[in-house]
Amino acid sequence: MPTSAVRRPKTPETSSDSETRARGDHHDSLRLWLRLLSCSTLIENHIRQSLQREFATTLPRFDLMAQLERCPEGLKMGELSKRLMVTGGNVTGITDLLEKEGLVARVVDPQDRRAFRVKLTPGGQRLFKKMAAEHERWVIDLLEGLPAKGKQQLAGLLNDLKVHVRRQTGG
Amino acid sequence: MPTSAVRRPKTPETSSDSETRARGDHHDSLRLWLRLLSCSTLIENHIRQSLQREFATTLPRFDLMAQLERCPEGLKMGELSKRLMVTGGNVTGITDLLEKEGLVARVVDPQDRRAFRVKLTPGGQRLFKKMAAEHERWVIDLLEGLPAKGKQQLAGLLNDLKVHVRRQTGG
DNA sequence: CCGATTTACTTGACATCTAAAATATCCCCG
DNA sequence: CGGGGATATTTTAGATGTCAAGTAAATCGG
Repeated sequence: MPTSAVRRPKTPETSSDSETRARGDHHDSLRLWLRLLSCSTLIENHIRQSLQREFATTLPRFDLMAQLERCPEGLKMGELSKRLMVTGGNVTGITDLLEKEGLVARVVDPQDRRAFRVKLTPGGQRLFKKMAAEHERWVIDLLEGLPAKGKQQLAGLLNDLKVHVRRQTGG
Repeated sequence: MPTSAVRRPKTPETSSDSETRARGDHHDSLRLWLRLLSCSTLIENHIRQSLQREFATTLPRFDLMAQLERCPEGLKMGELSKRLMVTGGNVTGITDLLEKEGLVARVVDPQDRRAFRVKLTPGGQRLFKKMAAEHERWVIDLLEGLPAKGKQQLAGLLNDLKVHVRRQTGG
């Protein structure tokens, strides 16, 4: 970092009175959000179709199982709701279906009779392992060909964004 | 660009046989997707709640109207489906509701009696203008405080990603 | 001109999702 | 102990989403 010299940017900020800078920044924010949403929707649709085609299942079911796989001791409904960023009622419905299919089980929590601990059944674990491997491949293949540096940069910036938005919305 | 000297990176790539590099890149891809989805969901939920609170409406309705506002001559159902990246049946349902509320109108296409041209009604235009201004403010406020340079960089990288994914999935 | 195919949209069955109200249990404080 | 608020989950109503099948009009090939 320079210790004494006056900063003389080599590329002067073109016409940067505070108003145009603000307007530009505002425009950037909106564009950023729209692009983020586009990318997310495109990838999500691709993965959803793959899950449907290969495993006759859906993204929310997969996501719920993915959370459980990382917590062999099980997760409470509310914890799932927070992690999946969906409402509790929604978690109830998906859990019901997965339970009917024998992939997860509700285990009563002896400490708190209001709560359950939702766990993957052995069958659920087996199935999830297969799906997760395929899922990873779909994502890798989809992003194949993008420069590795760009991906790392993007992941870093998205992390900043996530932290910022969580703070901003009280997460 | 160096013309003769052997490149001696100051920060050597740590343990970069092709296998670990590939694994790292794969890990990057998955992480990238998960972060992208997180950010998208966080922001989407925030905007959805704001729309509900301030205008008693929903994101899909807003999105559909936003597409129409940019096309005063109207859009066909199929065109809306493509732009919103949802199925045709879905567009039918949302259009039905907006039509019932008097915000959009189906106009028969004289060239093609199978097709409609969906347009904003004057009332729809008026309402949308108000909602769009608020919507923009929500996004701006949400991203306020992030470095402008980061936003621009992020928007650029997301554009690359969008183009790449569209190509990859045949868009 | 006519049958086959394609295109534009709707419908129906069902899965996701939200917001809000209802239930049931926990926990604290008097 | 016993009420009252907080917490964990479900339920309900309604909107959004997919997929697959259905309808109707356009288009193509003979």
